[in-house]
Amino acid sequence: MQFENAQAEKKYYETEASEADFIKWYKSQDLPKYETPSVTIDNVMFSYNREEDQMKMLLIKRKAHPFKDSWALPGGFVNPSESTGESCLRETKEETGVELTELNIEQLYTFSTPNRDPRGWVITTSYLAFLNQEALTAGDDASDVKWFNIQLKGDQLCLSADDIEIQVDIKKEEMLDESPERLAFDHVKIISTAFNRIIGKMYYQPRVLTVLGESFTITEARKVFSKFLGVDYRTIDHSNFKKDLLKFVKEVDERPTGVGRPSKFYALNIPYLK
Amino acid sequence: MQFENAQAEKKYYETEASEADFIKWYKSQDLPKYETPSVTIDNVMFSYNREEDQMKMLLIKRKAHPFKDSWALPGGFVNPSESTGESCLRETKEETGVELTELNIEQLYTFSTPNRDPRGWVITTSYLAFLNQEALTAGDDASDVKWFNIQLKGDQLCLSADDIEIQVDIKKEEMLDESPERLAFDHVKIISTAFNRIIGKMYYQPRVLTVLGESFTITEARKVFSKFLGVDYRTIDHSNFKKDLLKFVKEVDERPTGVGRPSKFYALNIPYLK
DNA sequence: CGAATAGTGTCTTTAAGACAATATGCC
DNA sequence: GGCATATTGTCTTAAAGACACTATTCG
Repeated sequence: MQFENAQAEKKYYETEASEADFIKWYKSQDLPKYETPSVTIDNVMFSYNREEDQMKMLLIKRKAHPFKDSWALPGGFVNPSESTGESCLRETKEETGVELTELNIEQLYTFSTPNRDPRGWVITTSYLAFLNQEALTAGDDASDVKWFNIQLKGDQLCLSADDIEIQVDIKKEEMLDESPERLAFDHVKIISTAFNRIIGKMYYQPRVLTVLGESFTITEARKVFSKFLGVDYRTIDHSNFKKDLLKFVKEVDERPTGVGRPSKFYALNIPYLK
Repeated sequence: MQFENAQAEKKYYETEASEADFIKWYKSQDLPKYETPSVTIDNVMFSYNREEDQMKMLLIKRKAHPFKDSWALPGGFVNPSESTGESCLRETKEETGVELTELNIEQLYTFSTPNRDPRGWVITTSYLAFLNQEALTAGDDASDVKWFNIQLKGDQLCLSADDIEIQVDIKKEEMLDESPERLAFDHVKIISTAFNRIIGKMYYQPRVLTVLGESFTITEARKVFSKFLGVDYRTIDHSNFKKDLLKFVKEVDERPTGVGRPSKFYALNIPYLK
């Protein structure tokens, strides 16, 4: 990282000033600034509804230009006092009321193509966020907030809510032309990247399972995995799946009732998510 | 992504203006701006010297405050007309004279902890860059540019050049106290992240092999891998290693002379690096 | 030919996957 | 008991790893 402000700095460092003195001096200067971009975060937020056995992703309908009436990922500006990760946690709280920790989120990728926002220079760092509940505060008046059911068939992702359908090819990173709904900005790319990341990492760092909250059964984990593999969960062999998963979880005692043999409960081993 | 500038925008979108009209109007406004950070890229650049059988990483000695006399990763400001990836390629060219492509680089992580730069708000997106030659233009007068030999023993990374030694624990992401040299900013974290990423991905996306240029032998690939595994390359079984590697490479005809049976040459299959 | 190095083949061990058998709780 | 569901165990198949053998070139 270089941050040479040419003349002024150079003159200064040639004196044998201390670091502290330098900073004090530096901040007192009103140095000519480089042009700087707006920096935002975009959240690819997931939740899982046990009753419906549905994996869901949050999108917001834009009521303002640009991309008026298109669907967009929730997000917002990064504040000078916070890291992008903290920004992601704050936005999630504001948007859904859910308080997450660093274990529930993962930095995805930073998108910075010039003109990705028609209004000007905006760089965004995207995050995966896994909520342990399908919670939602009322959308503000500028937006229409919806949890979309996700369904994968091969490389094709279908997002649906009520009568709305959005279809994406997550390898080509583009929408299928059929769907009348649009995605704003480069959010097709972000969403595609998100799914590819989750699919690629779930067998060695299954952070996606934090959608199941504190504890869960093997079968629930199978169901979550099946959503990203695009298969029925029963095609994932319980016995073999458990062998794999045991590397990442520990048994916790908790045995609720229900039909059939009660299942054991497991919790994720924190160290594997770091 | 939200970019609500409150009143002004709201008033406008309520009219039924087109998107193009909106942008024209928007740019004509001199809207109050949020505070924006400087955005930089930092490069973790690697090269491999066949003669010495040495993997190398580039560091620059800072001659100015802050972190005067510490070693830092090469990098620089992102321009409004370029993505961070393009910025990385440009900086690499400026710093070393080597012209890379997107296949040689990989976005690593975006670091944004407040106060990571004592001068103010600076966010950096870090990149891995694999040069196919140990090239270097003369360092400018503000810097002392050196290729450090890298050596791993377990989690301990040792960077050495001439009589200089820098030791890092790449799991704890901190320097060992012994070494008198310092690393600037949060570059210990960036470097640690870089090694962990390379190690984690080399068996399923061995982009690191682009340090070997257009074509290479199995043994050369073993040598490169061994540097990141912290072992002698002869402990990596040639036969088994080849079985793995064949998934990612194709044979090219080229057979130079030398002692021993001449080895076949291979080139990376581009699709695996995308 | 012998040393050096690369390539190929085989055997063993381990992990992955398919499938069957057993266990538990509710009705 | 019968059904539903979960757990456990076994057998088969495929991948990973260790190791031995063959091939090619140079001096």
